[in-house]
Amino acid sequence: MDSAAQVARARPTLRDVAQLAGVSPKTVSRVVNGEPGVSPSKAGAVERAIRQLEYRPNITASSLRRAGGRTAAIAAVLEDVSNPFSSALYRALEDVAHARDVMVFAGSVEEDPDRERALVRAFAMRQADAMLIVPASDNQAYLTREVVGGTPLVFVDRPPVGLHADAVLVDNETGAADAVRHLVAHGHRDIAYLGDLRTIATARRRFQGYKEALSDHGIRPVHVVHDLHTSEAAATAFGALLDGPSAPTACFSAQNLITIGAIRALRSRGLQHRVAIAGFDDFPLADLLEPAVTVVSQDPYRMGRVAADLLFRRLDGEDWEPTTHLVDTRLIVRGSGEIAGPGGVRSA
Amino acid sequence: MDSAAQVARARPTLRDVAQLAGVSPKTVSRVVNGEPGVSPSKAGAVERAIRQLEYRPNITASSLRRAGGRTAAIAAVLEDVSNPFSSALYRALEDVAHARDVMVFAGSVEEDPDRERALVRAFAMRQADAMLIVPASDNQAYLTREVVGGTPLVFVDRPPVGLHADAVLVDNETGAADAVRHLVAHGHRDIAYLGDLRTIATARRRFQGYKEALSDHGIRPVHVVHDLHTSEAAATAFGALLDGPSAPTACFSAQNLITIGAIRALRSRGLQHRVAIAGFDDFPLADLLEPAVTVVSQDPYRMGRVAADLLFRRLDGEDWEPTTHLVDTRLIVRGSGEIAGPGGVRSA
DNA sequence: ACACTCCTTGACATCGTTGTCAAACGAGTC
DNA sequence: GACTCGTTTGACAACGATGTCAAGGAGTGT
Repeated sequence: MDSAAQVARARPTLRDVAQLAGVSPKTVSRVVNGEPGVSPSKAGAVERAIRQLEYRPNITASSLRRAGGRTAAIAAVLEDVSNPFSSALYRALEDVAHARDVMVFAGSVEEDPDRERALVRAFAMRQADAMLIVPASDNQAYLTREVVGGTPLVFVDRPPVGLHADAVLVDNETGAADAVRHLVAHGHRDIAYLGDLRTIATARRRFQGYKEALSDHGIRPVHVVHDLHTSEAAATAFGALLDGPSAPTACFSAQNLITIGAIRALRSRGLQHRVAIAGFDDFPLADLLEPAVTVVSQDPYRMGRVAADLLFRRLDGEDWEPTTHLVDTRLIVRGSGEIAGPGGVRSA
Repeated sequence: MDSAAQVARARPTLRDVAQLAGVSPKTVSRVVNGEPGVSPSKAGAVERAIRQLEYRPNITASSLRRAGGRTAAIAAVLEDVSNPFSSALYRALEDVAHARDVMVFAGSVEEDPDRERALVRAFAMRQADAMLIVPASDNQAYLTREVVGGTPLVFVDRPPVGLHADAVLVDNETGAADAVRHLVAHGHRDIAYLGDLRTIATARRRFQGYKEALSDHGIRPVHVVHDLHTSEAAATAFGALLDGPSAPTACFSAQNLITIGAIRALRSRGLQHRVAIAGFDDFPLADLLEPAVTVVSQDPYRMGRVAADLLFRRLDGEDWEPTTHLVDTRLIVRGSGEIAGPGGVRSA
């Protein structure tokens, strides 16, 4: 094989570089990996050959032989990559990984525990260096195998069950209680609860926060709907409450898609300025709606950053007892949560 | 190494399975890959050993040795993985890939041509089987190398320049012209144009469509602003037009983030029911705004599906002259584009 | 000149798996 | 029994790159 043919080779290998530079493959490897112990003249010849051939290292081959077997790729097991929370997590992970020349894979679980397991397996078969997991399953003891194998894991949004692992969570109870207390402070006593699937840990905690805030004011929950998972379901369920014999004067919606559905139900009845609503989690354009929507907001980008930092610290060899990091929520007052209720406004 | 120690081994290899089953590694490989020519008794022993050891094939090792070197991973070079258009593309790619046990990597380019090239290189070093590219660069001739190397490519949203490759595009000119004609039909003559970076091919085409629609009615463009890339920039620029000596009665906004900025400018001046607006591309909750926003909508999920199908057909060995697929836009009438202009409503 | 030390270099095995090809075995036929 | 054919099996090299370790050369000191 002559020099012209080497130039034309679609995927030049490290051996091709070695041949062109007149050195051994190991010397090329030393240059590529920045190892000391290569003479300047040989290093120069290698670098010229790399440029001429446009050699690109093959990371899959390198990872197989290299100590530690790193693939420079990490994985995210997300709820649905196209929803804003998931895509913000993805972007945060990507930004931290990019600074370390690490790429990110992701897959969408759609609340299916079997899909979660299959994704973890698929990523492990591709030797992902670490994984961020938004779990759908109710027990993650099956992941012990990854932990034992040395793959760092971090759970986001929902805590791990049956496994000792790092987690980045939002204080769902406090956030929910804050929203409900805000509605109470604006005179509401009959505050409906619209919640997500009870199988989801975060939904259960938000319901807990709702109940606690009501209880603090001696209020009993009357209108409670669980297991809503889409905007459409929420619109239908809330519509039924609004059309019923004793409609609530306010609503705490425990998830942003559900908030959107509840708003549609209010608007379709012309009640958007009459019934107060506060939602858990923000969503794009909430401030442009009429009335603008009061929410308790979480910050998925920041959660993703915290999670990525944990993964990379573990990949860097740091070792510590698995810990849970709580990221604060923030009440954003915009209008929908301040519509006065029959009890009048009182100090929060 | 005895059987108990094998069970405890974090990453059992195909050799471990072979040893436990009492066969050669090649026989295990035959069973794992569904190759014929293994006796039922040996296949059974292999399957039992696989279950006992929880053996998972190592795809990086397999891809290195296997004919064709497939990694069962494809890559998406997107504008910003956290924006809805990009994340819908990703999700579409993922859904098609999932059916074929192929995983997806992505990276965000943020309109930076250098970042685009770096991402392509990073994916190639990881042996991505194929790539979907939303290009930021103004010339993609550098990708000839991937094409020659046999990696299928498909361009989405913006056509390839300097390279012959498949593309999935929206008919930006027709879509823009439709929106503008709609505004004209509602009596508007002074229709502002708010557009994205002129370096972006789709922005240029939408401007072309805007001009053509005006020209069809003998209207000259008066208020034209290019190179807006954020909501904030759009709000500022449109605000200046609205506050100026001769404000436009309507606006064609050529990108959804820009539409959102324009709406903020209108609302902050109480003009949202006075000045008509039609935007290019839909966004979540456009129908819940006041007035609800008239848009020309594209369908990124469908674009992603079409692109994924093309990639997988090429990966399956099909060969055809690179083609461009146009996905239609759709005018969605909601209110903001129907505010009457000084010329009265006339038939479209 | 000889011995010792340090630096550079390259031979060769390795990583986990698959492709190639030959050997062994069993069944059927003459 | 000898021969042929088909099936099963496994030895071994290969993939692209890195880890290990020994050899060779240059420089220094006695």
